[in-house]
Amino acid sequence: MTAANTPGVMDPPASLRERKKLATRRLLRRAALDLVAERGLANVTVEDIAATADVSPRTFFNYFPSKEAALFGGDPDRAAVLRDRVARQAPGEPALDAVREVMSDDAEAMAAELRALGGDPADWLRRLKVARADPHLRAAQAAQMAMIERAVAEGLAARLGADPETDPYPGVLAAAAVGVVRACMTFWAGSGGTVALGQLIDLAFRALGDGLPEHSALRTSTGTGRKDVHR
Amino acid sequence: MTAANTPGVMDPPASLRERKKLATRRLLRRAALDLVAERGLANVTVEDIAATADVSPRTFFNYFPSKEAALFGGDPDRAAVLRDRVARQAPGEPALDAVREVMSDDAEAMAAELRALGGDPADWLRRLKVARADPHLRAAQAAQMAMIERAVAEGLAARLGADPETDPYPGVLAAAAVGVVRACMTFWAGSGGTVALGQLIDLAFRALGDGLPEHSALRTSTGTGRKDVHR
DNA sequence: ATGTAATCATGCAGAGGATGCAAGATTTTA
DNA sequence: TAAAATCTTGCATCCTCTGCATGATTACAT
Repeated sequence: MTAANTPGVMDPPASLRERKKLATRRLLRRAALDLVAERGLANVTVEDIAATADVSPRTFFNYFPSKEAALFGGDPDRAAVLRDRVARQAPGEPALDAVREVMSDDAEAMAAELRALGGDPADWLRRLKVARADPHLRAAQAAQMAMIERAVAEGLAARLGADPETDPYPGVLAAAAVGVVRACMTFWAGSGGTVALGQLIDLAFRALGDGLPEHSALRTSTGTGRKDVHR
Repeated sequence: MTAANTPGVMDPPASLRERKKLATRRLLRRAALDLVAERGLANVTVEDIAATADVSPRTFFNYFPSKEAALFGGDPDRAAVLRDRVARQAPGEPALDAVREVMSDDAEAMAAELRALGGDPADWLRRLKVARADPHLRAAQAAQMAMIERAVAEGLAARLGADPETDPYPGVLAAAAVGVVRACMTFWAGSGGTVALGQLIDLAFRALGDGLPEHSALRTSTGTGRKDVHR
């Protein structure tokens, strides 16, 4: 897969205005991650984030609808892209495989976005590990994922030709898949980025497809221990 | 299973103070459900809810930490109970079965709590169906479920003797299971309570255990169509 | 190059969510 | 019945988030 058709990896915009917008967007996100990592979400105000990024507090809300969105939120139209990809990815293949491919790409795109912020990604992840226990943070991430889950559910419904109103299957499948991805990302962040996220997600989806075997489902597959997930 | 050891179904407290507290708690919850159902979450303030329940706005926050908690929040110690039950339920059985039993009971307890509010539960569910599309509401429910998912993950880790820091499996299993239950509850609420929630959850877990078959996993099992889920 | 249109940053005002504190009312207990 | 514990309430306060107007910046067409 080349960079041209890799979703989430966007080429630098030619326009000056677009470049500036992307710059302040990353400044704000970086500021938010930095401050939350060292103080915790509750002790960081939007005013703090804006001041660190050298913009007015009002401008912050021109870029993110909420404080939490600066931490977790991706592109505004991310949901629509996911829905369409889930609906059309690899027609003929099992739905679970299609979702796995799309979500795996999406997770990698997220990691790439983090990498684009400039500093050492592992550095943030290590510091965020402290704040990770905050229930409010967990709730915020879950809320963000709810949007994605809805998009995936709609995409699945379209793919399977099902009516979400009368058929619970698309919703159930989407919930399981997105939940698994989120758990993998949480584990990945908790490990400080020392595990291969894509590989972990693949293993988790294999476990899903195999019926969630009793324990050690994420260890076997290739070798003996769970080291096959670590780099 | 008798009422004595059925969690979530608590006997009426003897104390006058406890009875009053439970009464206003239900009054507040009912008021919140009523108002949100007819106006939408964005057009209902805490002041409105408090006024409808005939208490001061400040008192509302003595019962619920947030507006959304009045809609979805259960007992404050619900998470701890779930964690312990998941850890100890049916030792020897597969973890997925244990989670299914615990979550099924929990869902039924939630439905029972709704029934205890006094009016017709199907009535609220029918009206809530309109508000169900609100992204903010979905996010709030996901945030609530994040707490439960964490509790289930901890219970699973204890049950399987796994370390959540180095083993992603408990988190992944909990995310899939809780996500599936939430999807079932959403579908159940969307149907206006016209489907058997416990049966739907059982079917969904069977699909999980069978590896999420390609479509129609929630139809087969017993008969031909998906009618076996409807009452 | 210059004027015009589109877009963006900012300040201001304001509604609403949420918490801490203290005083008064109610229930429990001795 | 008095004291202790607990609950309700009002008040002050901080924070999140939105709408609106204004000036600044960028884009575009002539």
